[in-house]
Amino acid sequence: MSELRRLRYFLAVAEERNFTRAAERLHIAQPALSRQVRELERELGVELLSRTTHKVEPTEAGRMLLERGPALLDAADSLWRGVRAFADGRLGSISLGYGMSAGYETAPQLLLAMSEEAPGIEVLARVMSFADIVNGVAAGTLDVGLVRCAPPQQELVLTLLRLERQGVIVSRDHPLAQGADAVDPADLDGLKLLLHARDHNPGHYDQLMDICARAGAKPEVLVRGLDFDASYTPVASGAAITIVGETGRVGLPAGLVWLPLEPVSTVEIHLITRGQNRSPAIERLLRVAVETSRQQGWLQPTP
Amino acid sequence: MSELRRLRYFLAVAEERNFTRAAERLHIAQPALSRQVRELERELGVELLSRTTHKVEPTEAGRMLLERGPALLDAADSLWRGVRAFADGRLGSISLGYGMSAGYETAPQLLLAMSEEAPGIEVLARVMSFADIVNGVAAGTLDVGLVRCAPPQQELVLTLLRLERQGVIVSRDHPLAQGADAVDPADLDGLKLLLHARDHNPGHYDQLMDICARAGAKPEVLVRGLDFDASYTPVASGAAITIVGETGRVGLPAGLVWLPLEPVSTVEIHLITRGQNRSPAIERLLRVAVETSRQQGWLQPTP
DNA sequence: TCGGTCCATGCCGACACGGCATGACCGCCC
DNA sequence: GGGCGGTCATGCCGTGTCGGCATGGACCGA
Repeated sequence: MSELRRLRYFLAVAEERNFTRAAERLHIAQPALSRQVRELERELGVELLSRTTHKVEPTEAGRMLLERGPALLDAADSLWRGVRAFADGRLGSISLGYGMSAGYETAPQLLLAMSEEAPGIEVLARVMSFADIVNGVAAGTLDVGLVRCAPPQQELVLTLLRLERQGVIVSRDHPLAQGADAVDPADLDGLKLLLHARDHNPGHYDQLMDICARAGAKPEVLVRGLDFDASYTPVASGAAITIVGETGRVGLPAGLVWLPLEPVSTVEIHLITRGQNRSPAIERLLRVAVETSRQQGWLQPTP
Repeated sequence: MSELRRLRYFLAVAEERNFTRAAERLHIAQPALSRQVRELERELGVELLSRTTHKVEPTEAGRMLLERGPALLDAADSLWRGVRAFADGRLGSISLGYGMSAGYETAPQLLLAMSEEAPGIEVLARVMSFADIVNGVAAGTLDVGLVRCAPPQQELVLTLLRLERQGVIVSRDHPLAQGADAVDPADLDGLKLLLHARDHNPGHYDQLMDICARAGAKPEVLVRGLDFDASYTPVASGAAITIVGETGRVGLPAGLVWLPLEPVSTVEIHLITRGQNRSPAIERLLRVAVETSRQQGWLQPTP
């Protein structure tokens, strides 16, 4: 029944043309080998080796097996190795969802690190809404999510990736921008603050409001749409300000400046995954992500 | 250790997505199947199936095995079938040596029959000298020989294929050809008889001489070279005669006639093979040859 | 002719495999 | 909501296969 082992045995004998040497090579005793080859012949109903006491030669059928057998063993080997590659996360496929804003700088760096550290893992990254990410991961249709202020949901595992220092974006002409390198949250009191609707990501909304509240500030919230750049206009005109992470400072339109909040306020960016059914590839991504975070100093928000 | 069986088991479960049904399909009990799949996972160090009590789904590694596994099983199957094909003589390769004269009609008909009856068997047929055929078969460098008057050698197995009626070739002007449909061997007394050197095939030489001797005739032997047609000239000129089988009557040069010996004299044409190490393909050829001989009436020399 | 080499056989212990009975868990239906 | 059916896992046991050791038997070369 154990065809492959017997094939291996036969090949050893056919190559060595000698049972005794082949047995040594296989680390079994010669009688055992002798019997296994006989058994293979019996199963196939074929004489594979023509043996005399001093000469062992493959028959025609034996020669065929000798030619084609190694390919079969190799194919089997390759299959086992392939499976093992999936097992230890060298091979695989992962779907990753990231928010338009949360992932804008973080996701590309993570993907880059993955392509270097685990080139066998295909990461299918898509921009998705916060709700779709959270629901997708929970439902199993998405493997990993990259979000700000992940919800403390039962079955979700959070991996802290980045502490993102928050700051305000204001028009260069705005009073807050006059001669200051930073902004005290307390100074936001009464200002018009442009934020995403709370429904979009309640945790994020609440945390930003909390930063203000702790400083005793009560800004007036204006809801903006999901599209980021197009909604800058109230900010550009000086009528409002907005709070974004430090990754939002690059590529600002002329006339706008990003000023860090002082004292330092941060927002957490997490990778979220399911607790169950995590493939080795996902584990691998988490390890790579944590390492990338460490190397980039993403947990030390003050530059 | 029995990797292929376990692979088969796993594939059944992965396809059915259900251990119980897969077990039925495999004709084993469900617990046995359950354990074998577990064991496969343990050996590979991989979780292949994610099971809950009511759902069985392949993991990523399992899906890979599910995709590539069947090909491996097919490859193994094809290999076993190929070997078996050699075993029962549906596939194979045979080297056959035949004498220039002995095989001139017989060998092509035998090859034709083989290509119809056993198309998977490649017959490598070559014209060889009598000595090379006999020695080659005995030494194992040749599988089958087709010869006249095979030597009664120890390890050679003779398969009588044909009783070839003998006759004389004479010039149309020769006295023997005047008004006779046949020739009595007694009439050969004193004539010049053109034959191959005795060394070439002693059995054949002796048998022809014996035919004459039994009739009380003592012809004068002229030795001719191996090349047949070119040596016809002494016969064509009427200076000599020669004795050949009936297969030599076709394609005679104009001016020559073949007259059968009367009473009937025959020479045996045999297939010669080794007694040992006969591959199934060789056995097959022998069977086909015997059948062809029967169909062609090769053992009834008088038409 | 004798010793060395090599393959085959007999016998035995270990273990892998499969069967049966049963347990644990979950979804479904009354 | 509780019982029931379906599903997979586990425990236990008999059997067959595999490998090891000792030995037999055949052949080759000195």
